[in-house]
Amino acid sequence: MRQLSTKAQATRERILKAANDLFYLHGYHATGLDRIIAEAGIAKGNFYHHFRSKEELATAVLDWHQDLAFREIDLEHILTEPSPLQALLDLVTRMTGRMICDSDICKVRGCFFGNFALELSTESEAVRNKVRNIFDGVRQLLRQLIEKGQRLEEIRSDLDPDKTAGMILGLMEGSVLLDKTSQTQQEASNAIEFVRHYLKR
Amino acid sequence: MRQLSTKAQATRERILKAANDLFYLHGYHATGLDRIIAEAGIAKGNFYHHFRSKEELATAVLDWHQDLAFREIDLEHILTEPSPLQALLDLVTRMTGRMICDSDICKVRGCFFGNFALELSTESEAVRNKVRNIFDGVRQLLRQLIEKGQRLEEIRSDLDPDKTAGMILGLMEGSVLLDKTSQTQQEASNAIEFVRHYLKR
DNA sequence: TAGTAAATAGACAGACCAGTCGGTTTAAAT
DNA sequence: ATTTAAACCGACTGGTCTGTCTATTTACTA
Repeated sequence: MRQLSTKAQATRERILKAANDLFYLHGYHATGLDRIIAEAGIAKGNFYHHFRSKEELATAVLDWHQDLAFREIDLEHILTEPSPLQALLDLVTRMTGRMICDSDICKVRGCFFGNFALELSTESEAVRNKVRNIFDGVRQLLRQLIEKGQRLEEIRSDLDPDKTAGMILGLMEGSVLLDKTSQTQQEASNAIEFVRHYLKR
Repeated sequence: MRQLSTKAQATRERILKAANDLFYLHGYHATGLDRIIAEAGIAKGNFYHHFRSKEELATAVLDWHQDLAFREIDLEHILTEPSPLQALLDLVTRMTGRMICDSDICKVRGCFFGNFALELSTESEAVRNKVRNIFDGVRQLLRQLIEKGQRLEEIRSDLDPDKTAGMILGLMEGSVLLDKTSQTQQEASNAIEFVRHYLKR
């Protein structure tokens, strides 16, 4: 079994990076393959050597972006922070913080997964399931932090951890959606304050 | 000044209805003009007699859908319901209830405005502003119901009406997004229960 | 160093895209 | 009944879409 050469890996990485940025800013359908390969600096045939189709690229980009997000959020810190409540608030703050964009045309780019989910979940089961799994992972992480916080008596004990985790995730996604629409960051910061206040016992 | 003839109005209506359904199910970019005019049963030239461009159609469809939504939600009932808390809960229940779809390929189609907002708010300022205004209207309606509920002592008086209204709207949008991704209705119904429990004094 | 497969290139195909245009029908106004 | 503009038709344009194909270069392996 031959391994992917270093150069080929770099090419694949360039494609994923280009697709990630363009999909994030303009959406999936509004981004043509020609723009992606131009941004990546490769030819058409080379793209189809690395990916079978645009849809396969989409799912690969979702994985790629998930890795990036976990690194940027510093999952290690979230899991080792001694205060579960603080860990949870750090998590939601960093997650919503990732929605900002320094582009000229767009200050708030929204949640990468939320954007993808809404645009493609009726068209591609593969994309829909991948996003669902990603959301499920975040939801479970939130749930575990809530349970831990309840055990340590930092978080109100009368809350259902699973439902509360889903509520927080939903609130984050919705706040980011509203902020993308208004191009402000008002709802997201309100949401963080709300969560902080709501969980505290 | 000539009025739009009855027949022309009916044609315009057929275009809007077709575009509404196709945009809702497949999204804006995934829906070609050819499919819209085929569904509406008209020719290309006729479409461009009624609309200047696809983008103008998009904004017109947003208005059209807003009218439809207000009728389906029965805004009259919301505004006359004597209990503001009940009115608010009816409002969020009916709004989230509109996300269901009887199509074979899609059980949960999400929020029309949220879908549009995420797909087009970086590309079309006209669309973004229209959706923002629609969200603002709902937010203000929620705020007024909360204020009224506080005055009648149905709703907790320690809540900031405006921030709470934004939180509820964000939670609804996010829950519907998550439900579209998982093709269930779990988050939306949890959200309604949460709001009911949270507002009650 | 010869052989082999991965990696890259870019012309091309065929479908579809939004939008245009000249011509025809319809219907209201005079 | 004649005029006139709205309403409508559908072929067509230029461009873009995803994806294919053959050819060439690169790099690892034996």
